[in-house]
Amino acid sequence: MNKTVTTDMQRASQLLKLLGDQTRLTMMKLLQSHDCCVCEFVEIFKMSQPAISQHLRKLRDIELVKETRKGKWIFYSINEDHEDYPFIQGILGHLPGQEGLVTELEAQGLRICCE
Amino acid sequence: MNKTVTTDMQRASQLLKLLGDQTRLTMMKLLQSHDCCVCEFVEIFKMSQPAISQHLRKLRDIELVKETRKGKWIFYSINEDHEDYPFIQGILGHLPGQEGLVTELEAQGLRICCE
DNA sequence: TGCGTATATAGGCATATGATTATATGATAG
DNA sequence: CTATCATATAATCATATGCCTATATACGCA
Repeated sequence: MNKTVTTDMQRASQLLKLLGDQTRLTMMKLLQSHDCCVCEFVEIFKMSQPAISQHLRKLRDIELVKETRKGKWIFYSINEDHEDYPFIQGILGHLPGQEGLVTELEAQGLRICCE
Repeated sequence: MNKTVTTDMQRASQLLKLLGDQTRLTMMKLLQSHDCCVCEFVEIFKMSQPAISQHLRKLRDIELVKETRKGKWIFYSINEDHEDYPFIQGILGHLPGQEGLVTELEAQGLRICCE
């Protein structure tokens, strides 16, 4: 009963802690509109590739995101099947869109396009 | 425009970081149903009084909670006027009620009643 | 096969966090 | 005014976090 609404406090606080980092939060919001690969994040956040990888790992460890290889790149996307996705979605819904970051990338010709 | 929905990313991630701690998250959820004083939190969380004070301070610093003195005690309550309260409320709404913690306190006769 | 590119992991370091104990503050009751 | 009780702050410490550089892995392609 009440399956849709309840998350236990420990899980919830762990999720919030992960989202409580500007880089990861922005990643999640961004992933809601486009899948991205690691090197795109590196450009967007002006951060070393290992730093990006480590943020993604944390998101992946609790299965908030999943990865898909496309050619040379690994694309990350939101795992909409996550048990707590409605919770996450509620949070992300209050945030301003981050599409501008991708637009900027495109302007610099750095957007990765496969196939 | 879009005043209701948008919180900037930095503020949002700071809020989420604060809520990304089980003690503080539980405090906030609890405060939605009852105001509490510091000594009640000490009992509920089985934690030292300074530890509780410091958590409350963090919540107070960004004005998520406010304090009111009642006799010897200082009661904390949610600041529903906070600009981001709708955001917070959305989050807390997904969490299981924590009234049980207060019920337990009452059972032990430790609930503070003023006036 | 072997090279280059994309990503992941390891190790190290500076800073942040959350707890504790000791002490200070501040209101109330006598 | 003083003693007491509730709460806040300070100092300290162990652990967690987030970044970097160096290195490993893994796939794609000549």
